[in-house]
Amino acid sequence: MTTPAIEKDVKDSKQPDTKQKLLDTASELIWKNNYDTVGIAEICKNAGVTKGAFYHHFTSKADLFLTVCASQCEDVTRKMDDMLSSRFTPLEQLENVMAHLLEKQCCDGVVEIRGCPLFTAGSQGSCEDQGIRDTARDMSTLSINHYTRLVGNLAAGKYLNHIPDAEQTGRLIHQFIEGLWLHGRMHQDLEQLSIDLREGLYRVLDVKQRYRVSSAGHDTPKLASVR
Amino acid sequence: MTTPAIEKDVKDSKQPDTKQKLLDTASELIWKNNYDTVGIAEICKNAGVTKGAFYHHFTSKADLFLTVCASQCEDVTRKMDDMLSSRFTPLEQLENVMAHLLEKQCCDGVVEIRGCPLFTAGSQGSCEDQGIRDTARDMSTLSINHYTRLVGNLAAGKYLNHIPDAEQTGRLIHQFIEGLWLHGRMHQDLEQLSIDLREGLYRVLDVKQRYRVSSAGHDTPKLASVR
DNA sequence: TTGACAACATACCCATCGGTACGTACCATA
DNA sequence: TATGGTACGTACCGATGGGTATGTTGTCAA
Repeated sequence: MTTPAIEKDVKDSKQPDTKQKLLDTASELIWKNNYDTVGIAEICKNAGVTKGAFYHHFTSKADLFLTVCASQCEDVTRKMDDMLSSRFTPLEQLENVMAHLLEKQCCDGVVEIRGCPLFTAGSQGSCEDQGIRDTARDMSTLSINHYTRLVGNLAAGKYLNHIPDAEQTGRLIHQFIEGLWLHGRMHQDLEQLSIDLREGLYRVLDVKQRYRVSSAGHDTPKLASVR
Repeated sequence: MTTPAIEKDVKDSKQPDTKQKLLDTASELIWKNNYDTVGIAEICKNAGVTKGAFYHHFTSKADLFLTVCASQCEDVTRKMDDMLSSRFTPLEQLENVMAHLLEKQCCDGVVEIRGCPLFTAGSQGSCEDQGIRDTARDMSTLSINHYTRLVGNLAAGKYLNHIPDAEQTGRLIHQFIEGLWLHGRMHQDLEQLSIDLREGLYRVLDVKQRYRVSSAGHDTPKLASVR
């Protein structure tokens, strides 16, 4: 384990450079738009590479998308595991999720509501490719599972008025958030998005009144710092 | 004003025939998919006309879409005015809306969850064309206005636990329904869609418990017949 | 009868799409 | 030094997109 360390460094800095850049760029672009509208040429141009490089690393556009999705799933699951860990109270977990959802909506200082950070894949439902649609469905299911966990934690902590069907509630949350982001992307009003997110979640979850926090004022309540 | 009556009949039966067929077909196709994915050739083929006919009646694809949207807006507004009229109690109005939302999701006997009957335009947000996006935004605003009216009626009738911000609540309903339909289109489970719709609306609206109806059993509760 | 115009149909244009063929620079190993 | 594989770059392909140019037909007023 003396030279391999260096060899690995060389590998990390050379081989995955282009591929990773393509993945990042694709993720960014597909996030803001969707699978259909984003073209390979556009991805390559933004990544600063050519088509030859692209098709050296990926067999097709679908291959790229699936790779991006897999990576996204890992990231989100890791992030969620962290945010929903027992280190936090269920209420803090809820705040974590809200903060994370709003976190990445400003880039370069300017407000720009892009895709939902936790699986924007729903917008890909219109795609013709069956494989893409299947993956999008799987991602939405995964997303719902995460939300379901949060619901379970909140219910166990007696933060909710009624004992909910956790899975259904998780589904409702997922649906609401997807619709919220769809709306947010159209109207580009981060403050309203923030307020609606909090209010909507409170209502769908039916959080007890005394645990609710007014949304006025603190747009991105960084109650707990997750990193 | 003697012959004009006949002349108008002739006009109605001849002139708008092709144009109307194009509008109907486009509405149907865009409903199931979206502005970007549906092509003019596809629309023409399904309508049984040629491109020449298309560009005789419409100046561009965007022109067609805008015309379809205008027509949709009129239809929905008329329908909503009917469903939310004082002939019905607010609770019946809510049932009307739910029933209408679910009504058109089965065609030819087979279940097929398509676009949201009340403005599926949200899915068009990814489009590049500024005019299209503006129209989609206007439609979502109109949709929210309708829901806001419903919220106001329910609040006035003391059916809700808390006096809500009607406009915000209308917005939350719109967002939830859009997300619900996005999810429904992916999973094609009408029964779950129906259950989630009812439960979600109850929660977002915060309907008093005694006015809630179990969703088990009656999928499309035709409480009031609107026609 | 004739001109004019609406209502189409046919053929075509060009840009873009995802994808491929092929050439090349670079490196490691034999 | 020769060889082979990796990692690209360049040029191109067929299909499809929205859109256009031009021909044809029917109708109706003059």
